[in-house]
Amino acid sequence: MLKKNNSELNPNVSVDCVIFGFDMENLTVLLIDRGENQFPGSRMALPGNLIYNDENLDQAANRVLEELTSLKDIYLEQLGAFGDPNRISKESDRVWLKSIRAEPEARVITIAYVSLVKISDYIPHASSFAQSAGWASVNEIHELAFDHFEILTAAKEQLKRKIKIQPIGFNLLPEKFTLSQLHRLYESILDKPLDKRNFRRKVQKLGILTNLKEKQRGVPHKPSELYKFNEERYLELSQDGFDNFGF
Amino acid sequence: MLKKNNSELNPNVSVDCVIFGFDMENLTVLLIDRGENQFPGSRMALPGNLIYNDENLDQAANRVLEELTSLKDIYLEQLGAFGDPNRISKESDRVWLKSIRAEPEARVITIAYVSLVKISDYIPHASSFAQSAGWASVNEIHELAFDHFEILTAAKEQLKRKIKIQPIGFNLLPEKFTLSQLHRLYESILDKPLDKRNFRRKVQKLGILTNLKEKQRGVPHKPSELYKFNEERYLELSQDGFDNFGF
DNA sequence: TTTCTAAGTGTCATTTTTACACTTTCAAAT
DNA sequence: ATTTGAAAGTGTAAAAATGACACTTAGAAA
Repeated sequence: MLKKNNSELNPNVSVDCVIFGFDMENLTVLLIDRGENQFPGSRMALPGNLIYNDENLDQAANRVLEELTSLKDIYLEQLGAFGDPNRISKESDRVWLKSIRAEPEARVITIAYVSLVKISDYIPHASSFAQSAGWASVNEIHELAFDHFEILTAAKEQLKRKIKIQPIGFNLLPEKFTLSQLHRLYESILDKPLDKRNFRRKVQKLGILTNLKEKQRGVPHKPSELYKFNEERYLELSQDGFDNFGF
Repeated sequence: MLKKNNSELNPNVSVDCVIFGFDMENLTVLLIDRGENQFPGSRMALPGNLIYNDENLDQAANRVLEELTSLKDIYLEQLGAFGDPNRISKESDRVWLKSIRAEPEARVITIAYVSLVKISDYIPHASSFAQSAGWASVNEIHELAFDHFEILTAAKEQLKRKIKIQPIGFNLLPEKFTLSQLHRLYESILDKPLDKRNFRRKVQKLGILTNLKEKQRGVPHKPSELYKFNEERYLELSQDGFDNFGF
């Protein structure tokens, strides 16, 4: 009977992280670059790696994310498991795995995690096998390593569903933000235009916003009022959810 | 470089199935009984087992479900991964694993699947290590093997969320059903009373029901009209979802 | 024929949704 | 100083959806 050393890497299970950001124009996602010797289209990958046997999945996701991008203390939520036996079928991926894995041919199931962060709060620095790490507009991504494009697509869909029942959009904005920025964020996540006045009415009714009585400065048009969100009400809605943010 | 035989069992990854049914009174779930020599509270378990390296996760869930309960060709949807390193901490579970697994101490991550079935369409027959298989009311379950109670709880919550945006409830009812049965089903899933008239109005507006112009027979009260659901409209709503079934 | 049981039905007041266009404020350019 | 460009901000009316609420009906059994 084999007694495993439990701080070994588990060759069969990995985690991958879909970290969304918002650059005030577009929804973005954090990718690592595996370097020049990859095929151009699949150089980029979600940050991810094998788990250790003595850590739980959430811990693994946080560890791996920090190791590859230096981002730490981020709330990650599980998206699901991806485990097609052919997920490692691209030749470029197989070559790459040989260079970093002890068992490059092993069947790997990956557990995907999703998070939303304020771009300005975290500056990604690549390390480990990531040659660089940075934000890419999700709409401009058409290919990724392994099955990461499929994972990203699932993450986008989950985000669309969630934003209608939880106030998660706020995690992507800086402390102080304008209603127009929030509006643009919702439009880019839901990928459709939303009526300005109706959007504002709905958001205001959630009671989640505090008007800072402070204006934007230096913009070449009527300056916007700045808002922050009301933490108490935010937590309340995060837990209870709401049924009525359906556009 | 170890080349794995890919039709081997993977010692680190399992699937577990949460199969919901409805007995016209309560929401039920399909459990297997691991037999008398287990501690009473945790004799019962969700049907689940290790995956093979050459099957994908969906296939594995279907195979395992059929092997343990004889149910086949069921649409299973992934719930998520459960992988606490301590999920095998109950002594009774460890003892049991020694009797059925080649590597009983291995770290196992399980991928949970959920399905909704018409109880009348499937008659579970236990096999493999399941000594029996049958339906139990979800409200009467307070303990299960491993982390299966936690998985069941997550499945119930997902079901509550989903039933508001997809017409899934119909999968649990027989071909012909009454509006009262549908009403009771929704109440038992959402776990709260719903106004009869408002419920009927909403369901009718979905346009998913076809009145069969046929009445219940032999009931000691006014017989109900029977309905089936309109497959075309059902598929439409399954894909598109709806925002407005919020009670 | 009476009794029991669940089925089935409508309205009104309130809230929510949708569609839609003009005025305001600032910076920059002239 | 005035004009221009650009996004911010604001209200209303019609239509639809929601929530609360109580009595009549059809059949089986006694």
